[in-house]
Amino acid sequence: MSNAIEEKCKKKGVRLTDQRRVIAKVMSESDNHPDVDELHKKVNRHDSKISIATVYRTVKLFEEAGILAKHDFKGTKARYEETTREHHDHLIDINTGEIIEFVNEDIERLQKKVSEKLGYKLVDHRLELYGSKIKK
Amino acid sequence: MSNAIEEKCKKKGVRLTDQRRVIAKVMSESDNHPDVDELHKKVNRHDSKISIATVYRTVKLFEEAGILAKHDFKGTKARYEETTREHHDHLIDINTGEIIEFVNEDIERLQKKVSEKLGYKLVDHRLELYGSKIKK
DNA sequence: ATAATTGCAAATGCTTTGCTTGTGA
DNA sequence: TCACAAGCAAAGCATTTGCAATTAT
Repeated sequence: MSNAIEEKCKKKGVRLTDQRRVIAKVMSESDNHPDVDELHKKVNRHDSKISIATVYRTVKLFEEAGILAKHDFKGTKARYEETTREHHDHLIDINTGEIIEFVNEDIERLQKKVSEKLGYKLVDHRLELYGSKIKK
Repeated sequence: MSNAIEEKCKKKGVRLTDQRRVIAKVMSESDNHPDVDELHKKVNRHDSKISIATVYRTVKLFEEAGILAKHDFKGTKARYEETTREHHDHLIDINTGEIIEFVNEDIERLQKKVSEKLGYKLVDHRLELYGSKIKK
């Protein structure tokens, strides 16, 4: 249903095409973090003519427009997610590959502090936790 | 001079060859975090016959033996460093590419706490800070 | 109208691998 | 001796790109 990404494209002046609309729709509706191949497969259910090259190009375009975020988690190919309101980091289940988002202000603050102590202005960061589910 | 890695190989029962000795030596003496190509070039100054395939194989072997650590920082190829005594994370200078190591126990502790709160046992993690030098 | 976008296939860049010859313990 | 390692070139994978045809505005 929702196609929040298409709206963002309009807002940012990103030219829309049929293919981009489909890709936007699929990404808007996906809750997990698909890789390009998974995305391409889903997109092809709507329009089997859309090539993987277009998916690559679009995903990169959206990323440069700040609409999608790319993640290179350990041992997997690049994954994409819609850029959300608030910044968050990820915990990856090493057994299932499931990705859990979390926010921790204390860690954010400490990262900034560490950077400054080293004489740097923090511009970007990457924090990934890899864990296995605790069975109760 | 030093060849700490060769010692580690002996300790861990990793078979030594001329090529591996050279690679071990170069890595032992390098303070920065070389990528495979840089490493191969340095290695070739000692022995120009050593192929890049061997460098790839050796670096992977050492990594599996816990002697080297591999890092995939954003936007660069894989880099290697000798596994050191204590765990540390990295701050990458986005202008020069320089890599600064740091340790922060508070962050470590918080990561564990976050994982547990989410129902996971923390197995591994990745923390990278990207910053630009503050000019004074 | 026309600058941008697509699909296709070929090219890329990094890394791995099959195979034959060479070698460490 | 002989299982393992090295060198070479070919293959693999994810991603990018040149080009001719198509499309959005």
